[in-house]
Amino acid sequence: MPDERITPRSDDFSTWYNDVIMRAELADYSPVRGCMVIRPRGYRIWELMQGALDDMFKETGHENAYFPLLIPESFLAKEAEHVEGFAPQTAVVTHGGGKQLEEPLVVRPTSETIIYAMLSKWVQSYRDLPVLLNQWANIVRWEMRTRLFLRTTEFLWQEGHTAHASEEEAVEETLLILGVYRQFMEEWMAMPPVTGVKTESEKFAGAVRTYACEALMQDNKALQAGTSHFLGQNFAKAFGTQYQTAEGGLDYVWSSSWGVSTRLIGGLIMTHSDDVGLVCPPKLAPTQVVVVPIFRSDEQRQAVMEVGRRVFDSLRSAGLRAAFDDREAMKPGAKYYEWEARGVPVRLEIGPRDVEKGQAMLARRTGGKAPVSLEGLTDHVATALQEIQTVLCEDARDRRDAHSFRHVTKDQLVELMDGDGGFAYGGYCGDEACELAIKQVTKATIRALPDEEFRSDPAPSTCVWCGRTAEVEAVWARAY
RNA sequence: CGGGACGUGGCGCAGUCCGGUAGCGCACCUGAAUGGGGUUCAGGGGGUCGUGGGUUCAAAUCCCACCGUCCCGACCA
Repeated sequence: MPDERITPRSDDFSTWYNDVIMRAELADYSPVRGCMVIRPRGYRIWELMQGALDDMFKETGHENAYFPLLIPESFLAKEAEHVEGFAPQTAVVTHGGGKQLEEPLVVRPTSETIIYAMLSKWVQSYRDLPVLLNQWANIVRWEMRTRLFLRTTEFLWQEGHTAHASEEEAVEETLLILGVYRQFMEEWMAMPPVTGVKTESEKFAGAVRTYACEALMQDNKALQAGTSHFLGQNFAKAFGTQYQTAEGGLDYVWSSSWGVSTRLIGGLIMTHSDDVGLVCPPKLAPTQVVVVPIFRSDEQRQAVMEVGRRVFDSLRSAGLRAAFDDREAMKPGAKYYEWEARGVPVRLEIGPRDVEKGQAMLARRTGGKAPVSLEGLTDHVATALQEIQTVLCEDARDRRDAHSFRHVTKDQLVELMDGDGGFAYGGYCGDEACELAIKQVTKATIRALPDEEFRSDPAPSTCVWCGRTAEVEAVWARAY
């Protein structure tokens, strides 16, 4: 009886992770290796994420557009770092209409190239700027090893692409979106991330600087959950995206690009779920509350079903995503397990005794069960949902903080990464040799942002690895 | 591409060492009873034992080759 939450055993985290997905019926592997089928329950979570993010993007002035899936191979090659980074992992179309194509087409691994080819045409004057675009799309990256939601050959994402008249404005945009992502992860996903700047070797191929949100999963590994790139004028120069300034001169646009993907669903699972199955934050739960009627005799059946149906209707009218489990061939206990595996935050049990007393039993996915009055029931449910959302976020934040270590020494860093893992904070000289050495043990490095809540105080003065004077503070972690 | 494990009804597995009629659990179908945390009983359907070759009277089992999957690395969101 899961009155208390069970923390996944860390000895077999990937098996547990796959099991949660399968039991909650979120996704499955397709016959094509590395490709994922997102099932309706999983896709609904994505739709809810899309809805929330889209609202946030629109509030900040962005508009949706769509660019083609197929990109001429030569486009990719126009930006040197970009092609170096992405060419090895593209799928290429060589034939069309039964004939070999004159120029192969790559299936987009990201859309910067095709978008800048178009912006060159659309942007003439500083009056055309800024351009603030977002695209919801699927992309393909030929990865060596895949895992459901975390890394699949094809995946769904949103990619924002903006062009500005000044460097400051483009940087401001990059940071604005990083903040939007952070807010979304905290408020909707109940997954508080750490934000920072990626190192040279980990930044986006073609960017000047990559900012990232890293969240700590229940196995104490970090997951890169969202990235926002300051692209400088790299793509503008590669594609000749120029505009006439107010002063009459000619300049290249400054740009940013940013994205989050269906990987977020993987993060959601690894942040909250337990051995019973999925735990879904109420704001992103496809079903927020399920009503389970319980009865023995036929008279009981009628009364209970009637009340259950009425409760269900009132929940729906109140705008909650509710379900009424009136399957008669299934015993209540079996239903509980099923809805728990699916991550439904609140369950209302209604039996003859409850009908008599004018109440229902309200069980929380996070543990605990208590009677609530049918009077004002939707308010009770709404309150419970809010509390669950809050508790999940606080738990996740507490876990992150409990596994965050400041002012680590070299030995502590190595020990931490060999052992339980977590976020390690310390000084960093920025030297390439140090970065390479640290990457051997940590796999994820970001320079903490100045406003980072875990920032050491005072700032570290020496590099954790080499002991020389430190330039910045960094966060290290084992990562996915 | 390196290191490890595995391949047997839809799913999960036993059987392989020591060759002898293809098994179990879950799921599914039929019927009845049951119903406040995974119901019970009775009956039933469903398998080229990854593929090919070899040894043998006889191969899921032994030998060889190949294919595929998963996990750990290298690649990456």
